[in-house]
Amino acid sequence: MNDPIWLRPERTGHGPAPEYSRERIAAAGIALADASGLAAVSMRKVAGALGAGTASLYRYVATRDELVDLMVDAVTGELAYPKPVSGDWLADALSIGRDLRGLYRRHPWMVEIHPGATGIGPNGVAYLEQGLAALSALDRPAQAKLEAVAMLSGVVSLFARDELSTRSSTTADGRAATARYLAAVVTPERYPHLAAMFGSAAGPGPGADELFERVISALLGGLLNA
Amino acid sequence: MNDPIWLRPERTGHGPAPEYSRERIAAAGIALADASGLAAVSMRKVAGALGAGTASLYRYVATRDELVDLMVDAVTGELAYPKPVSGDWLADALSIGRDLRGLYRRHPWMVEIHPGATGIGPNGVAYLEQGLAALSALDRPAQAKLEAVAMLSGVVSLFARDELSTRSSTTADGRAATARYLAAVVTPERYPHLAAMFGSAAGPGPGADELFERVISALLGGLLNA
DNA sequence: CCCGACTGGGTACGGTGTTCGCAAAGGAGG
DNA sequence: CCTCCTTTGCGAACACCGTACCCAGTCGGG
Repeated sequence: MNDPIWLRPERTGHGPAPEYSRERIAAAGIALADASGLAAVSMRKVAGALGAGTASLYRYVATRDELVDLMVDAVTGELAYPKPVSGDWLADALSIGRDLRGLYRRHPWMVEIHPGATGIGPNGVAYLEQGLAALSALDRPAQAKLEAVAMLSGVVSLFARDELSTRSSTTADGRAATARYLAAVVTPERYPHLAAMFGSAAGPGPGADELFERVISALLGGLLNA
Repeated sequence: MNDPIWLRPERTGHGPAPEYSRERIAAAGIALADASGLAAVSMRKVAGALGAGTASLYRYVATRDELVDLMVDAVTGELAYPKPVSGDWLADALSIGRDLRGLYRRHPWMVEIHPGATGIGPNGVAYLEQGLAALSALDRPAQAKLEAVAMLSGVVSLFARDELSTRSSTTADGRAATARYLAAVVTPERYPHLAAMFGSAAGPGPGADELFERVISALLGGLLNA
C-alpha cells in the first residue's frame, strides 16, 4: 500500500535541513556489508558509523529492508548504464553478465539478496533497460526478453555464489565439516559415482571464465531459441 | 572445527532417554516454515510447537542453522533417491529437475536457503549421487558433471523463486509498490524498450513448463557440450 | 514574525539466538 | 541392589535486533 522509497521525495522543503542523506546512509551500509556481510548491517551499526542516533535513520528510511534496497540500487549504479550496444546481441548480453559478475565480486553480500523480494530502484530500471536494449534486435516477444534478462542475472548470481563458497574464509569451517562428513560416508558401495569423483584428480578444468561464457551462451540460446 | 551434526551420534547410551528427536524437531520446524516462512522458525516457536522448553532444543542441535540443515535434509528426503536411471541422460536430468521443482512448490521456504552455505546431509548426498548417476553415461570429467548438477539445482531454484514472487501474497505489497514506481518513471523517451514492453500485451507465452524444460536442456547442453 | 512541520535522538518494547547452572533421571559398573 | 556420573529438561539471563513513541530544538513559508 505504501509508496516505495523511490516515490517518496527525500526532502519536502519544510523544517531544518537534514544532517544525513539516503546516499550517505547507503554508503555506510555498503561499507559495513562489504567488510562483514549483510548481517552486519544493523540499524544501530549503520547509525553508529555515521555518528547518528539509531532512531534518526528512520527519518530517511521506513524500514531496514528499504535500507537494503538503497544499498542494492547504489551498487547497481556502479554498472553505469546505459552503455552503447554493439548489435551482436550475444556479445552484448555476455558483456552485461561479465559486468554483473564483477559487481558480485566487489560486493559479495549481494548473493544474500533475494531478487524479486527486493524493490527495484532507478539503477535497477537502467539495468533492465540495458538488458532489453542488448536483445532489441531479436524478433521475440518482449516478455521472453525480460525473462532472458532475469535468467541471465540469476545464473550470474549462481556463479557468484559458487565462486564465493569455494573461496570465502567465512565458510571454510562449514566446508571442512562437510568434507569430513563426506569422507566418512561416501563409500564405493553406497555411492559409486561420488566415490569415483573423489578418486579422480581435481584437474584445473576448462577455466571458470570459459565455463561462464559457455553456460550463458547456451542458456540464452535455449531461451531465445536462436 | 566442530563436527557437523551428521557425524555426531544422536544418542550415546548414557543418561535418561531423550524426550524428543532430531526428526521430530525437524518436522516441527518444517511445519512452521511451510505455514509462515523460514523467519517463523525460531527456537522458541519450534520448542513451543513441541511443548518443550526453548533451551532444551540445544540438547539436539548446536545452533539454529543446524536446525535448518536438519529441515533441508528432511525435505530432500522426500525425493526418495536413489531411483532407477533410464539411460537417456537428458531425460533423467530433466526428471530430477521436475522432482526438485515439486519440492520447492511443497516447501516454498526452500528458496530462502543459501546453497553452499548450508551443510549437506545424507539425503543431500543421495541427491548428488542421483545426479551423477543420471550423467554417468557421458564421457566427461567427474568435476564437470558435478558442476552440471549444481547448475541444474540452481536454475531450478531460480524458477521456483520466480514462480513464487509472481504468485505469493506475502510479496503482493512490494509488487504493487514496484509497479507504481515503474508506471511513474518508465517513459518512452528514457526507457524505450521497457516502455514498449508495457505497451505490448502480456500474452500467455509458451507455458512455464515448456520453458523450464527448454532452459534446462539448453543449459546442460552448454555445460556438457553434447 | 511566528506557527507548524520537520529533524535528531533517548528510551522502551517485544522479539531473537545462545549460555549457564541446576534439579532430576536413569543406564553402567561394582 | 546401589551408587555414580553422564545426560536431559529447562528457567533465567545476556546481548543483540528492528521498530514505535515522544520530546526538544530548528528552521521555512504564509
